[in-house]
Amino acid sequence: MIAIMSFVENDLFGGLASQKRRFEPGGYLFHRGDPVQSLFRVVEGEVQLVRHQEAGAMIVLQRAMPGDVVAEASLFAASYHCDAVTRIEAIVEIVSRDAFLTHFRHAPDFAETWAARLAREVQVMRLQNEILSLKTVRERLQAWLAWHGDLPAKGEWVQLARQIGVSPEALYREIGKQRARS
Amino acid sequence: MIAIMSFVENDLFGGLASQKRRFEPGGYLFHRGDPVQSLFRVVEGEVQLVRHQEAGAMIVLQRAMPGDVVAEASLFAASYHCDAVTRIEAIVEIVSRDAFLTHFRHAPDFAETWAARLAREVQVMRLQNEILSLKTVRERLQAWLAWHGDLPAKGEWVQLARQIGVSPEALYREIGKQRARS
DNA sequence: CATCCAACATGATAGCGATCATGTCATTCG
DNA sequence: CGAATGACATGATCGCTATCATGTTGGATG
Repeated sequence: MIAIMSFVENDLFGGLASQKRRFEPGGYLFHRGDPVQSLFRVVEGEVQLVRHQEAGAMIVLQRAMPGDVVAEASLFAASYHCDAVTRIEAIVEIVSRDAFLTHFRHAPDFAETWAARLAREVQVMRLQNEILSLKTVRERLQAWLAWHGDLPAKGEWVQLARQIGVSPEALYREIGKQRARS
Repeated sequence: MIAIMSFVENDLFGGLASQKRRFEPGGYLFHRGDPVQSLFRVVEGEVQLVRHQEAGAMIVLQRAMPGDVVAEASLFAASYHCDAVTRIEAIVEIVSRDAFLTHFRHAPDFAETWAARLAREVQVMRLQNEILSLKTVRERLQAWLAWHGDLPAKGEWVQLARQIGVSPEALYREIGKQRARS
């Protein structure tokens, strides 16, 4: 059981019929090449979108956390371009792709909400990108602060470190240095 | 004059009336706090979305290149959350926000195309993010190849290096090493 | 053909952060 | 209340990449 209850909005799919399904660690939501018939959203746990390569190597394309939709772009594709696998036990909400598209085309409000959601996601990703393009911990922390305003409460620094792609130790040191400066 | 003609699709705005405007280096498309009345797309040059901070520091939120829409998320906001400034001379296509939204709500095809575009952008950004989260040049190049398949033609390696957040020299070395291995 | 320029290529050095180690502190739990 | 746990904190070492330097190559140009 996860102590922190995640706040996952319920009306994301505009009241469309949906079912929930539980996946064991290592379970597949879909495989590369499968025809796209459903749209998935993570309710609990984590789903990774991965692409395997010949040499056994693989890359992660998305880490979908609670509330995230898995592979939004697949909505407009005939088949999947990668695999979706659960690293840990996960609960996933599933809606029909056809039902979704029909609703999208007949309910402008819903279409607008969906587009706004995507646009916000793009925005967040772009910021994340720019932060990760910076070289030093100092620059990355500074950039993060420029957008978010203040340091999060203690207890969330580890997550912040992971988010800006830095080891917790490096982040502690940087915070310590800035404290010393002021 | 830029030698490489950029292929910028014309129907992105679904045939809506638009005007083109030229901005000098350092010119502002809009400022933080301005009411959102237009939607911008870069035709030539580069537009940066930036956020200034008290200490004179600033972060770049987006580098819009030819073909890119500037601040898609602003469509659904009342006012801008950051500044848009041209680093070099730029030509920008401008459409009315109201006209765009009206068209979006009355033409499902257009809405779907727009959503698909956003979804693809999210997909690309996520990949970019995962690549930048990797630590070594080797891993980053490997991840890039896993998605794109092959190395680009010579002459584009510098851009690849910039894209994966690595110095050109480091990329040359890594490519050289892989050549040696095979 | 001589010149020029950008990209490719590689060596040497130095800086920065990952990692490991060690310790403190606050909170939780038996 | 003592033990256990996870986050905060900081020191030491090492590896990787940025940077600077120095060539080399190939295509464009007059």
